Amino acid sequence: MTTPEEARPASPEALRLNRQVCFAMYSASRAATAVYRPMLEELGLTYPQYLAMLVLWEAEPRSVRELGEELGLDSGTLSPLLKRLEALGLVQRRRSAEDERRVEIFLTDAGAALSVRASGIPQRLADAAGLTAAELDQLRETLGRLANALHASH
Amino acid sequence: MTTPEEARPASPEALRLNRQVCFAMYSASRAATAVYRPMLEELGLTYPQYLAMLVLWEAEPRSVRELGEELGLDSGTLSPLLKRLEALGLVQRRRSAEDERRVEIFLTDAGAALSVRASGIPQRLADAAGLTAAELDQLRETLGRLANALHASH
DNA sequence: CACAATTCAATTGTGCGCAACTCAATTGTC
DNA sequence: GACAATTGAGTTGCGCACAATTGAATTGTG
Repeated sequence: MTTPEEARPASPEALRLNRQVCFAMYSASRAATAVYRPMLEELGLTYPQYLAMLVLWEAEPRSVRELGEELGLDSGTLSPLLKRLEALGLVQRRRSAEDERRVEIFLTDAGAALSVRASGIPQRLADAAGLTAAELDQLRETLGRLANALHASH
Repeated sequence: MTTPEEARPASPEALRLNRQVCFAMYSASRAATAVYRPMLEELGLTYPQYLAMLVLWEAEPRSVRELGEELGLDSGTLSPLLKRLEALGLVQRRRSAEDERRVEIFLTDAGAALSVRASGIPQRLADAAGLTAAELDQLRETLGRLANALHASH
């Protein structure tokens, strides 16, 4: 079924896990959300829910489509997520009067107020990151260019 | 319920989505797996399944625990994933004789052979990334340090 | 040896992500 | 104004991630 380990050629260098940038992103991203988790738990939010709230704290109301464009998520992900935020009393979903296809997402008072409690979180993450501000800036810039190139490639 | 947009203070700079490195990682990581998806579809694999195969192509057999350490995944994720790989005929799961708690994952001939078809994928990703080799190297190194620091922080 | 503590894999339950699809509302074209 | 095409949101189904739990096997300690 399988040949002895010594008898097979070694895995090509390109296929070595620790050489792959994509695994480094996948892994670091999960590590970051793991650090977020206990902080967000105090707010009753998951990381994707926190991201949606970040967008709404910048400007509201936003339609599901607009949220989707900001976050790169589709309605299949956002519809149930926003329903959960509504069940938490943080947002309100309302059909647009001008275009009845659209559903506008409004912050409730509780949802708007939550930004105060969330305001310390980014700094706590930056502290846990163990990188200099310059390194974080450069990382963000490189990741942004990478994401753009990857999106453009298909 | 909500005050008019103009009447509320602007979202603090720290809470702006596009300033957050974590969102850049989350976003770029999903963009990368989106580029992987059609390539891996030809192999019948998802991205996490591909990662598990990468580890096994380096050395096998590996226990579920060893795979979990390499990938940073627990048995709750790996057990069903490995069952799907077994259903695809790519691996075989077998209780260890020395330690009956352990389940050893062996490559089948088909699983070992698949590495040949997978060997071109990393280069295709690197091409789509639009970054220089030096930038990719540095990105991988920075992400590695970041993940280590984040893991250490809790 | 006894037996408490630990380890390992599996299972259950929840919440993404995303493809594929449905359905209603709107827009474009004649 | 008719009607085909498009758009926006929702649903279903599948595969992760991850917390929490279970149960069997092993290890450590007296």
